[in-house]
Formats: sequence, C-alpha cells, structure tokens
Amino acid sequence: MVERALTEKGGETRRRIVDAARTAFGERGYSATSMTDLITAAGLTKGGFYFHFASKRDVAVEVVRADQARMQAQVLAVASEHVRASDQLVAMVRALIPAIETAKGMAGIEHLCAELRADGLDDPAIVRPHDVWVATSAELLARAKAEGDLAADVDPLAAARFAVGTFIGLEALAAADTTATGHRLGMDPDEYLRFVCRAIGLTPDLLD
Amino acid sequence: MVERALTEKGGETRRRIVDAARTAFGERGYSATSMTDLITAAGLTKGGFYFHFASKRDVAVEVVRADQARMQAQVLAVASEHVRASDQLVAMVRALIPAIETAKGMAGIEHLCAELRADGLDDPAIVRPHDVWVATSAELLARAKAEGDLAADVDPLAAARFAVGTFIGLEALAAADTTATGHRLGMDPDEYLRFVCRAIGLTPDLLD
DNA sequence: GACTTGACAGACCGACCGGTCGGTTGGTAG
DNA sequence: CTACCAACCGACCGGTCGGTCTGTCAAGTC
Repeated sequence: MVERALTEKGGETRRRIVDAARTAFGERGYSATSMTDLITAAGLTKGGFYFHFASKRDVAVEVVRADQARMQAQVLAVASEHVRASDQLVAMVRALIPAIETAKGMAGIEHLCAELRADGLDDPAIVRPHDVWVATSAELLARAKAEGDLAADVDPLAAARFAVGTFIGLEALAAADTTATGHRLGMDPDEYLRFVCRAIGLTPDLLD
Repeated sequence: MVERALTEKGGETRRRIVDAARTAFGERGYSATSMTDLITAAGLTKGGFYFHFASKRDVAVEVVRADQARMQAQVLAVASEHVRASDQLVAMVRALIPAIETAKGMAGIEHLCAELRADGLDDPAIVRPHDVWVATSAELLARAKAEGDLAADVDPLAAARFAVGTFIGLEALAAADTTATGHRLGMDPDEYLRFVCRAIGLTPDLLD
C-alpha cells in the first residue's frame, strides 16, 4: 500500500525497519522470523510497521534491493579508481569484503532470496541476486581480454561465473564455521584472488 | 522417542517419510514446510508420523545424515578405483554430480543445515555438512603433494577449502538459474575441474 | 481365543501466525 | 484555537502451527 514515507521521520523509521529486518532475516531466515520478531527488533508496533510496509514479503524485498544498491555503489566506486579492467576486478573483490560485513554476507542475502523464490516470488532481480555480479565481472573480463590480461582461450562469462560462484561458496563455508577463521572467506582475500586469477588465467598488476 | 523401526514395513514407512521430507525441505525450506506438508507428502497422518519421529527437527536431521552417508558411500567407492590421489579427487568430483541429483543438490542440504543451525541445533556434523568434504579433499591433496602432483607451495587445506567452496558456490548459482544451463554447476564438470586444478596447481592424469 | 504389540488414524490443543482496523498523538498550517 | 494528516498504537481476527492423545486394527504368540 504505502511505497514511500513522506516525512523525514517516517523515512528514518522505514530505514530502521529495513535494518532490523536484514539482521533478523540474516540470523533466523525469512520464514522463521515472525512479524513480532521484526516489529520488536525495529522498536515499534504492528500498526506502525504496516503503515510503512504492506507485508512481510515487501520488507524482505526491500532488504535485498537496498543491500544490492549499497554494495554496488560502494564497490563500483572503488573499481573506477583503476584503469585496467583486471585491476578493477581485483579492487572490486577487495572492496566487497568490508561491504558485506554489515549484512550476514552475501550468503545471507542468498539464503533470503532462495526463501523468497520458494515462496513464489519470481522477480529475477530479487530471486537471482548474484546475476548482477556475474554480468559485471563478465564485462570486465571481456575488457581484460581485449587488454591482453586474460588468456585468449578463456570464456569471460564462464570465468565470471567461476569467480562469483567461488566467492559465495567460500563465504558460505566460512559463515558456517563457528570456529571463526577471522576472514569472511575462510582465507585471506588476496589468497582467494591468487587462486582465481591462476584458474582463469588473469594477470592483474595489483596482485603480486 | 522412537529411534528405530522394528518391522520391515515400519522401516519402509520411515524411509518414505525421510524421502518425502528431503524433497519438501529442498523445495520450500525447513521452517516454510509444515508438518501437514510433510505428512501428506509421505502419505500418512499425524499419528503415523509421530510414531516414527519425535519432532519435525528429528526428520530434518535424519534427512541430512542419510544424504551425507549415501553421497560419501557413492563417491568414495568410485574414488578407490584409482591409484593416484589426484586422480581420486577428479573421480570424486565427477561422481558427485550424479550423486547430488536426487536431493536439491548440495546447496539444498546447505540451506537445510543453515536453517537448523539458526534453529539452535549445534551438532557440528549436521550444522557444517561440507566439513567432511573439505577434510577428505585436504587429505587427498596432501597425498597428491607427496606424490608430486600438487605444487609444493600450496597448502592442502586451503586448496581443499577452495575446491569445496567453489563447488557449492557454483551449484548455488546454477540452482537459482531458472533458465537451466543443463549442468548442475552451471558449467561442464570437467571445465570446473580444469579451473580448480589450474588454481591450486594440481596435475591429475585423468584430466586432459 | 485371549493377550500383546507394532503401526497407524485422526480429533483435538494452546500458542502463535500474518494481517486488520478504529483510535491516539504530535506537529503544522490557516 | 481549530482542522488536518502523517505516524504510530495495540486489541483483535481467523487460521495454522507443531505436537499430544485416545483409539483402531492386523499380525503374531502362547
């Protein structure tokens, strides 16, 4: 029903709801989180909540959208500081690590999207959150190939899928690890980058 | 309450429940699947269900355990047909692809375990289902190193984490892809293997 | 044929679910 | 002072949740 808050105060409350929802969904999952959980975490009541959002699902969608927008903005800004595409990719990955700290990582978003998909939601932008990363990476890899930094026999799209898949997989592994290696990926980000670059035959300057 | 069925018929029903539960949990997730869903899918009633399992959580745990046992048995049997550790690893990965077909893949198990973890369950064998794969791979990689098939400067454990993380990440990517690439990993299994072997510096005979 | 027991049926329970709605509040504009 | 409205409150609703309990019934067993 309501799509946008009209007042500064309202907007702040709305943001508070989304923040609380991201945390709650990240910790307990979508369907295991009740409206009561969400509402008390946001510090208001049923009526207050439903003034800002029409349903539980709507908040979840906004959580995903907001997180994607924030991450992309953060990451692409850092990438644009470099000239060669291969270096932009390396910078992107490095910037991604702190960017995912606030959420339960990309794995958290991934889980949330999977539950929303199972719930019948079919918006591709929501239901396949990493497509944008695959597309971005593929584009950069294609440029890197043109710049001579990527092996000629490597398909940029396949390599991009590999890089992104590796990232979220390692993060899922590390997230389940209660003994906490200290790194979000279960290994040093640069070690991850070295592995990936060797795999797909990418030779950036930034990684030595 | 009940841990083991005593009759042949009872055991069969129990298996039917676990099968139905695996499918249901894979499609809708743990907490989004109700007891009614489980029961009707298994083709019996509440009383019948609770004769075999004490709780919803108990079935979920058995789903995970049964799947792990089945996969390990299948995969390790194939691996043992080869001599060199590096070839065993390649054979393992190839055997894993058909082995995960029945479930919603390893990503399905991963999601289920994540929900159980969020639900308070803390059995490490359940809550971190891929640890066994990391351990197995690390052991094989250590042997491969001794056999001269793994680069000397690569840590077997880190490489194992990378290989397993990559696998489950790619599978999660592919699972979300409704346009269905046809491959469980979103790419040809051998292409995945080539990427990984290049990344960690493994040189198996099986892969040419 | 009386008794036991494994396997299942289904009515029932209180708690809690996501969502609604009439009402209150506090700031602002006339 | 009054009128208005975005923002928020919380009692309430029908339905569903996971789980319990009593009962039935076929297949042994003696």
